[in-house]
Amino acid sequence: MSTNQPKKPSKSDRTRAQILDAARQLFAEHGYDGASIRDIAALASIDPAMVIRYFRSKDELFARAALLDLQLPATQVTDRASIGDAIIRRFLRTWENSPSATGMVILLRSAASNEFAAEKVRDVFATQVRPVVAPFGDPADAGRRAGLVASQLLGLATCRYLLRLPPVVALSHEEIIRDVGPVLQRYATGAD
Amino acid sequence: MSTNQPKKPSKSDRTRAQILDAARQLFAEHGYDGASIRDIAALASIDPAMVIRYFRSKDELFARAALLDLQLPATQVTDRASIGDAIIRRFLRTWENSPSATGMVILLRSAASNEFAAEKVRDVFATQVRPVVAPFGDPADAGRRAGLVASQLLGLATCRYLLRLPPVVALSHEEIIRDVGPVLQRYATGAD
DNA sequence: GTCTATAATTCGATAGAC
DNA sequence: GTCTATCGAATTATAGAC
Repeated sequence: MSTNQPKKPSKSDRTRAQILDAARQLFAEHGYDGASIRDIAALASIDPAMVIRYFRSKDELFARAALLDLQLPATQVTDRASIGDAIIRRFLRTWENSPSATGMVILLRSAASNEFAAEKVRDVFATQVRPVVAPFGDPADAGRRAGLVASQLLGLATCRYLLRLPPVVALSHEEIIRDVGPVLQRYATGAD
Repeated sequence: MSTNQPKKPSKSDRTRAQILDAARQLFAEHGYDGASIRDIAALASIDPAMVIRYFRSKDELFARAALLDLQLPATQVTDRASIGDAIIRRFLRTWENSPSATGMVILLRSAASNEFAAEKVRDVFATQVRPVVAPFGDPADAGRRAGLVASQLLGLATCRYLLRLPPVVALSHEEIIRDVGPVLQRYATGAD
């Protein structure tokens, strides 16, 4: 019991978790530029200097905050007839359950004016939606089909979680599944 | 011919137009926070102090830059069978022809982390898409139908003009009209 | 009208006492 | 580990010379 236990119970590095929580909240609300280290420190009730001490820079803190818990499990590929339904259900589960939801909001909000975040969004959709959509239509068409799926998913996310357009916020899960599912089905399979 | 002609030919207030052009370009590229008055002045090849002299503040400059030429004429309402097609064609005309296109990109990019811009986007879609969509389905459903249309349109704009997702950028006008038009038709009319 | 100079903030990051 | 104090750079905006 001298120095390291395999399972650190909780040292004063609970501070680290507090900083990360505060950062995730403020990055999600105001984006990368809008959230200052001072604001984050104030929300975490610690000194601004500690933020730099625990994380080397604001960039590193942002990367940790945005990428934490963002490793989304792949959509369960069932059969061709229900791929649209499966995608939209997975979307709702990802975006409406923390902590993945917070990470996605952070990324999408910051992507508008931060190239690092924008590149990460492109990467997420290249690794998450394209492989899911690819097997269900003409392989030569995979890019177009995945792009259309992404446009609808990102549009829904933008309206519902970023801009908070009232009629889109008001949609129930059932309505979204019923209305958007068939569209994704059409886009994913390339049916005309 | 002493002071004012009804039609000012062009005084040194061509400077004003230069500032506005530079502001629109940089706001569109980097958003409100990312574009500084110094950068705008440098691009316009004038002194930063002149920017404040011509426009009272950065906020006022942004408002001018973002709202200029944003008064979109209403979509021509033809008949119920072609409303989806009409909306997507109007969308492409608006977003791919300056100067309206620049104004929309400025607004959408800044809306992610600027509440003024976000409110303006909500306002644009409340006055532009809702009235167009409303007459073509159950009036009690107008909010939901307009919200779904907005989600697809904003998603397409986000992927194509902001994030520049390669497969979405690659889509031709014909492909967009063919693929997205029927989806908007379905959303706008509420057909299941 | 255009510019220099600068005020007044705010930012990220560092140094060093305790 | 935590803090005070501060640096250096960037920002918006103003005052005043020419």
